This record gives sequence, structure tokens and C-alpha cells, in this order.
Amino acid sequence: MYSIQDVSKKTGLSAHTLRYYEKEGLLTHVERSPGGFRQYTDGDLEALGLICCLKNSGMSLQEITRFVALTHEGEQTLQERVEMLRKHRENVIVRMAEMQKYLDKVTWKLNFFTEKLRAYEQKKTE
Amino acid sequence: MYSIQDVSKKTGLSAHTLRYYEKEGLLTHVERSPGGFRQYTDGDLEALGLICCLKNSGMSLQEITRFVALTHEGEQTLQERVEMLRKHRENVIVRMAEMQKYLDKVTWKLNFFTEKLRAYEQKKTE
DNA sequence: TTAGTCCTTAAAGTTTACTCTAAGTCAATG
DNA sequence: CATTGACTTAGAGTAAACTTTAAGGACTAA
Repeated sequence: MYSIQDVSKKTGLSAHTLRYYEKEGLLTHVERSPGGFRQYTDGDLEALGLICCLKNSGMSLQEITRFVALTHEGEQTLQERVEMLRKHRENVIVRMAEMQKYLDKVTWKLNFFTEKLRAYEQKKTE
Repeated sequence: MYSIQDVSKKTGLSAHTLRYYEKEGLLTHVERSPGGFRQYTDGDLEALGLICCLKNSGMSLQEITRFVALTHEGEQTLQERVEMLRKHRENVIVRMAEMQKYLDKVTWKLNFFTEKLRAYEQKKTE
């Protein structure tokens, strides 16, 4: 069992954000101590791992909330969940290809400016 | 010479956004017709190409504005511009590696759920 | 026991990057 | 020459994902 601070440290998300995620339905049914404190399980951490993965790879919180809701509805939503993941995966692949293109351009520009800088430094020392 | 609509079509940015970029100092000194309409040159389009590249690869508009301002200051800012591009390039590379990691996880989850779905469909037809 | 952590609700504030509106001006076409 | 549609400005509004504040109280570990 982990306190909200423990989980904050483990995930890098603030305690505020963890409560916010719970309110928004991203991470649900977190257990409570007799006193009402959140007690996260390893299962919660794993769920958070997927949530962060989807978020950091560009899925909106709204979509993730939808995905989580489907998960709670059981097996009959497997088709839709698979569909969501498939589409998301395609998006990630497309964006990575774009990123590679941008990286190439940045690299080219960097080389170009580096050469200009070299010439400029050369000129100064003459 | 291109009208704001021409450029909007060429770049995929809305006319609103093009004016906004100008106001924010991302694309400066756009020429005007006698009547005050913006007239973009090929050079402007090229500059926009770099702006979009930097933006789409994750540089903030604020940083791009800084980069553009340095460009207008001339050769003595080459060192700083090279530094900016080098850092940005590093960031892009790091983020691409992260994305690959997330993609792997999504792929794994997708396979996992696909298999679960297959089993579920199997069960239904029995 | 006491310092530190946690709880709640509710709402306001922040940041980024737009996006839209209003009120008016300019240009091309029949 | 009138109409239609594109253009102008300043400024207000929007969406996403937090982040902070406040008030007031409860819990827990050393």
C-alpha cells in the first residue's frame, strides 16, 4: 500500500494531479484507510503506468477516461478497446515519422548554421 | 507574392494564426499592398517552413520568437542560434526515444487485448 | 504528543496556442 | 456603381491539463 506522496514520487505526478485524475475518472476505486487516506495498490501503479504511457504518447485525458470506463464494463468492450489502441498506435507511428522528418530538417539547419559560424569566427581572426 | 489565404492553404495554418504569429514576432516584416493587405514572399514561406518545423517538433512559440529575433540581429548571434538548435535537436532525439518506448508498450498492450478478444469471441461461439 | 501528512469541496488561476468577434476598410465582378 | 467577399485591427474567448488556494478538520508515525 502506498500513500499519495509515495505514488507522487514514483510516478512524477503531483498529489494534486493524482486527485484530479481520480476526479476525472482516469484512476478509479482507489482504496482508503480507516481514516480516509488514499492507499494505492501495485495494481493502481500499473494502471497509472498505462495511463501515463497513453498520455505521454499523445492520447487526451478524455480518451483515456473513456478507455478506463470501457475496461470497467468488462469483456464485451474488448472490441472497442482494441480498436482504440489500434488507432492510437497508428497515430503514434505517424507522429514518429513526422518527428524524424523534422529532426532531419533541424539537423540540416544546425549543420548549416554551424558552418556559417565557423566562417564567421574565421573572418574575425583574420 | 501570396495573399494571406494563399499562404493559409500552402501551410495549413489559418489566416487568423498567420496574423497571430506576426503579432507575436514569429514572422516579421511581411510586406503590404498599397491597400494594406499582407503580401507574402517566397522567403516568408521558407521562414514559415522553419517555424512550423520547430513548432511541430516541440519548440515553444516563445523560443521560436527568440530564435527569429536573434536571426534579425545578425552574425554575432550565430553562436547562440547554433546552441539553441543543438539543444532542440537533443530534445527531439530524447523525445523520439521515449515515444519508441511508449509505442512498444502500446503494441504489447494491443497484442494482449487482441488475444483476450480472440479468446472471448471463441468462448461465445462454443 | 506533536509535527507532518492527509482529507474534503469548490472554485479560481495559469499556460499555451490558438480562435473568434466586432466594426470597419478594400478589391474584384456584373 | 453596387454588392460580395476578403481583409484590417484590437481585444475577448476557448480548450486542455493542470495548479493553486482556502478553509477547516482528521489522521499517523516517531
